[in-house]
Amino acid sequence: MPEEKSQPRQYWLLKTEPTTFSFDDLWNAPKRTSFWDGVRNFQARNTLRDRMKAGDLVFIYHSSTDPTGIVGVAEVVKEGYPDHTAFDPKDPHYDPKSRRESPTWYMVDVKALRRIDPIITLEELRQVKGLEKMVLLQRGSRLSVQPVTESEWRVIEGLRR
DNA sequence: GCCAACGTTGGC
DNA sequence: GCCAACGTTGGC
Repeated sequence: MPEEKSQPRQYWLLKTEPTTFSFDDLWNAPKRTSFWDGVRNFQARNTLRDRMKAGDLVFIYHSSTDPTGIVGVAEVVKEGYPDHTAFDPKDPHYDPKSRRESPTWYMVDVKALRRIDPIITLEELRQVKGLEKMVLLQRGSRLSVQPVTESEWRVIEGLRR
């Protein structure tokens, strides 16, 4: 068997509205693992499908709540595969243009690793040196699946040590 | 609830 | 291929 090529661990941030699916929901899921469905943006789709790899680490971010912020850390445990909720007419994320034989939308599985307590609010993040270029903090940024650089990851983790 | 910013759609 | 109209996101 050819040996698997290991690449450096990458870092990401996933946004979710906690009224829809919260970090606690992930924490309470079987094996603390769930698929991350419902992403309907092409740039985010490309990241889910092509770039996120098993073992990558993920910040979970709660949006549209008070306060918004990073609430936990998770790990990618299954790489991109078709988002079946797009095939289901009863699902709120149903997309008739996505066919089983050529899916438009993809998802990954993530596993909750630990809570961040207290949460790191958006307001706090805006004040931290070294995060000025973070995608989350850019004006008008609304990507729900976004990259985090290694240095940004270290800076943010350092806030709760 | 408001609305700025952004992504997508579709007429031309 | 342009771009106006529309729908959505998400902080405030």
